[in-house]
Amino acid sequence: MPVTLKELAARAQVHPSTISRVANHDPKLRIAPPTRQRIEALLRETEYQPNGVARGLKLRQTLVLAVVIPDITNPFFAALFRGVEDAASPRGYNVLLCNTDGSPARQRSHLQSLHARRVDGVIMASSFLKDPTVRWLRHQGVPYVLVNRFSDESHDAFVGSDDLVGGRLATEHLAELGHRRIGHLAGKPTVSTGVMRRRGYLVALADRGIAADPRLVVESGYTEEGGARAAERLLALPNRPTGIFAVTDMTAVGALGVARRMGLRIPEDVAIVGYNDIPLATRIVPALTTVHVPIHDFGAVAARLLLEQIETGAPSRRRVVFNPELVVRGSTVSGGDHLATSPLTPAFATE
Amino acid sequence: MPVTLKELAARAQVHPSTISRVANHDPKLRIAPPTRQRIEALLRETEYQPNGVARGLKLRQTLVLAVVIPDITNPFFAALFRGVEDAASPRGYNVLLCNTDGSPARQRSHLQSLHARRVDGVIMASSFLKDPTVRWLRHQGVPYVLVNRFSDESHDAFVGSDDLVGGRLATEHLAELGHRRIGHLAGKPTVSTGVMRRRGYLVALADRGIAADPRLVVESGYTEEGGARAAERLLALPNRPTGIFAVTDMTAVGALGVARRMGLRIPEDVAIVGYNDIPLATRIVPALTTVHVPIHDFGAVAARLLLEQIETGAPSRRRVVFNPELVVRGSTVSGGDHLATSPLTPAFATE
DNA sequence: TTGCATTGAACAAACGATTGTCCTATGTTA
DNA sequence: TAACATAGGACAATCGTTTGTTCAATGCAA
Repeated sequence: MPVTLKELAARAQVHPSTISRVANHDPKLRIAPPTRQRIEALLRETEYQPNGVARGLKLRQTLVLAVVIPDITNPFFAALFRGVEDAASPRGYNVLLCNTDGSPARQRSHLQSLHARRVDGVIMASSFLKDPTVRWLRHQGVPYVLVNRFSDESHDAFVGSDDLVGGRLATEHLAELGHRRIGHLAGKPTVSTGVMRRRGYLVALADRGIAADPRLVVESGYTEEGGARAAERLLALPNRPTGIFAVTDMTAVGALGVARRMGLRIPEDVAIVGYNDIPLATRIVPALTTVHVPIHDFGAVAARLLLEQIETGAPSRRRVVFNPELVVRGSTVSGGDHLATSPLTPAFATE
Repeated sequence: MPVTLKELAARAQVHPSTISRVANHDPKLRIAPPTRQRIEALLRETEYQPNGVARGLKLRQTLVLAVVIPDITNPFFAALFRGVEDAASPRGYNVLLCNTDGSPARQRSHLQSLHARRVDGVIMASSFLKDPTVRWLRHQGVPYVLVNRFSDESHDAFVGSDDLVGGRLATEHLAELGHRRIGHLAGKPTVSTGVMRRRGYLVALADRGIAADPRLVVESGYTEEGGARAAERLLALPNRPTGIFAVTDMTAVGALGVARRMGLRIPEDVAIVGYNDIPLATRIVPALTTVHVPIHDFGAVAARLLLEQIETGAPSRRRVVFNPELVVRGSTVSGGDHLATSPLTPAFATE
């Protein structure tokens, strides 16, 4: 239905290639001024836009990126996606969004589909430590960047935060507040954020001379429901923890709800720390003490790394690691909610 | 880099068209069993996947849809998107996501880009009452469905809720609670949800014999910040309202924050009703009384309407309108938070 | 007037796949 | 044995662009 080069060529009485060259402002095109006028007028009149599919076939680039995440409904990934689009859109790229719900099978099928469509690159925020699909991407030569979670292949471009440091910050904060029994709603052992934050938690305990109690670490996954279930187990313990470090804000929110339903006061009876500092963290009551990371920048920087790879044509192994920062709010310090909207010092990146 | 038909043809000593037919399970293909075996083995061995771009060019379908929204960071649109993807993905479609931030210019440029890429259809959740880009889509023959907001063209497929009824439900609820001064944080006059919900608000007031006070209606837009600013004006009034109907949950959340900062108790000093029932509504304190609409279904149904258009090749004018339902929670009824997680009766659809 | 550079555009070959048509061996029937 | 149907694939056009190459006409210098 839309106008094609051939049709325009017929109307302008020239060859399609000539129209193409005019439309693309070919610098080394020699053309008679009247002819150029005629063609340019026609282009404007018809609002000609080259068929992106044909163009993609010929040029071998689709100007489409893809973002693969567990679930856009999670505010963390929504912010991440905005970062990607904000960086990619001005450069002429459109962005596909794929939700995996954490299922490796869905991830794999999405990636195959994306590759078949010849997307120019993939930003993956749902990778596992051992992840065949990451290897597959690499093997297929698809440009990609991992975000937030890294993978065992130390071969890939990555942007995220130092989760070990973040886990330590969160746990040390609780320790400094005097907590001795500190629980951890842990991520999965198959995911880098899970193992690193847990490791940070253990390191912090060791540093403070607090004996690690295995019963205080409960795997929660990354959803609110998971957080709620895990928190129930933790808080039902005979000698329950007085402080909890949750692997993400969403799990912290789940835990907070459970604590409230159990009639526990926060932070007096149980203090809770999250991770990521999603917008929701300051909207709940009490506001959530959490480890701040620049989510939007995760996406934006990932997009830039990806475009860099695409433009140079060479896979990159650059790692951009942001320093996480603790943000203290009412879920650990009573009356701390006045800090909820305090300005944050910007996190800074280390190459 | 990936294998092509031509390469496979060379390896199998047959013509590319033969491979294509085998790969596509052409039913009226006559082929010698040994040849078929050979080709099928090759296909499996190489994990051949046809180049989607070339396929798209030839077949004139890209198997890509696009969703155009103001901002994915808003939980309403995140849930909507999930609905779309959940319906489209099993049918082999991938989905592009475009954020407009409510800017007509960005909307226009996104749509042009999408059309140039020959997406198979567009789901638009950011349309205005008078919207040239909707007309343009129509004129270009691009299959599309409007979601949540309708447009003046009564020519287009639409799925959403009955905003007039919803606005009435919200306002009547406040009136029944005894409120006489009921404020409205209004949407924009350029957006259908804005005018319809405001109209519902006015109808409800009239029904109850409450005189409408123009000063009690303040335009807030649809963001949390807008809601906060508008609520500040409303609550600073000499004779401030005791009840507020906010055009969306996000603006209600903004208003709630402001009220709290002003030291007002909710719902005792001011009761607040939102619209949409986003997940956030039950996570804040007090939980938000709101008008429930099936957000995920909005997306899923829109996707189905769109695919229907694509498959039949004919534009549709079907309108699916869900009945909104009031959900009472703590922001209007003290102690109402126990209702926060109460099961909802399912909304039902009317053609 | 011949020879040679330029100009201004047309030609044509891709990019990969799909699909209607055509061709050549067989095998079958009369 | 001649005529013919059928099986098994090859051919070729097409989708809409891009881009290297070719080519005729014009201009200028010798």
